[in-house]
Amino acid sequence: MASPKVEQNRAIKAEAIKAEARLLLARDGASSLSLRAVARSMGLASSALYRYFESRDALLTSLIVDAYDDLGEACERSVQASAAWVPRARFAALCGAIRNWALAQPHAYGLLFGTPIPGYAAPATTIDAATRVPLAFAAILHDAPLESANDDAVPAGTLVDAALVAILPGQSRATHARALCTWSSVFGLVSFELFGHFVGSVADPERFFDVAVANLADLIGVPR
Amino acid sequence: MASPKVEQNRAIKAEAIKAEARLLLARDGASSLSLRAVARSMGLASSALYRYFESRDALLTSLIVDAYDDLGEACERSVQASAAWVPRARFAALCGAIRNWALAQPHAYGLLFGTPIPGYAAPATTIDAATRVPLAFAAILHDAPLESANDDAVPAGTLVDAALVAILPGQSRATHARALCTWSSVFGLVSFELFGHFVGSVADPERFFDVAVANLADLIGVPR
DNA sequence: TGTACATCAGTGAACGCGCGTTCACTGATGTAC
DNA sequence: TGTACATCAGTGAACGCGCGTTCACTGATGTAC
Repeated sequence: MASPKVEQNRAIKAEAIKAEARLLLARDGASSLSLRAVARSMGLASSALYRYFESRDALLTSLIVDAYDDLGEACERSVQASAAWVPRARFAALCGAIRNWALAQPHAYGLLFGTPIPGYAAPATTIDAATRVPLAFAAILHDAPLESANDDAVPAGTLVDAALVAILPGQSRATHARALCTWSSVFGLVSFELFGHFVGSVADPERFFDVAVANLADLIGVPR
Repeated sequence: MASPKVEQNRAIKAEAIKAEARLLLARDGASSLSLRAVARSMGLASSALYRYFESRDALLTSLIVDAYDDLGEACERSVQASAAWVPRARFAALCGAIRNWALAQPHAYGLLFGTPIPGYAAPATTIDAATRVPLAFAAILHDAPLESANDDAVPAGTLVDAALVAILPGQSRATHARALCTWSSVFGLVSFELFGHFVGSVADPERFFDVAVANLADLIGVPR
């Protein structure tokens, strides 16, 4: 029966721990993030953290949720800031927001979109936070008069229609498929840049990204 | 002054070690791959491996090179097997070959295209092996009459033109940019499927992949 | 074909490290009267 | 406002583990005569 004040202190302290963990994550990456390292860098005994997090996995999960939320917020800010723009510019801005977020915290990006951590299974808790990015995309596409796509090319049963209708209502199955393809392509671009696969072929990553995003806008049929 | 016979034995043993390491990689993933684990599973003392690999990183590097080569070979086989097909079908086959390879050995895929291993820098040795995949793409696109793209959209200095001309000669800057975008998009699709980001929205990953690949063929302008 | 010897392959103990987690504990903090 | 006490936050030692790497060593193997 924890009292309100105690609960509040706990929450504040847990936040401080997460903040420290985020710092270490940003500096050293996810795989070398340990409870002991966090405790050490806060001047605490490692056992003290167990008062706030059940295990290392619990801390990791909360970092993942935070990262998804942070990225989601960045996306939502971009969507709101571009409310008056033409769809193509909004799309480019959103993609740029994702790229900027990734460049600013590459290790957090890797935590979300890189190799899954072995032995760690993301619990359902993360889903809500993870959905904010696709929802931001949907918000832009929702009002844009997308070029029509041929539904025949997408057999029934390919997609989870209910989920996609909820996110991107009023669009055909083919458009849903294109949206998914485009969505993953944006992360393909960012991952390749961040993980070094464009070294030797792209000279100016930012400009290239802009060009590539324009290509992807064509792909999903955002009007010029 | 190692004698030929000794050298040969060394090479055979080194191969056996790599084979065992590949097995462990496939089973447990890259981050839990240790020299000790490999030695243990071969019934050797861990110190014995140092006769064949200078360090853990050296073993890892050779696994990476092998994985790139393996994927590269799979791609080249696809390119050769589809020699008589129309470009669109060849493109789809190549993408499918990449996806199949990734599904068959997800941990190796993660090693190549997932989060870079912290503290590990891939040496230049890996570059040749890594180039085989883009070269396979180029082999298909080389003969295909790609729809022309507008060069004005790609400012000079965006790409490393020399490298791209070497891989995909006779094509415009805009096509080079499109090719890079498409290339990374294919891996974006595969990564999203493998790393679980399509869970909840894609019901039949294989069929979806085919649809998405058709979209990407449009993107780079492979004629229908 | 047989023997002597240099080189090789592999051993096993050891070093020092960091990790997650548990546990009995000591002060400090907040609460109830 | 003061005191008694329950709950709390944090300690530090310990357990058992796995890791990369080194080193002096012992048999086995291949070679040269």
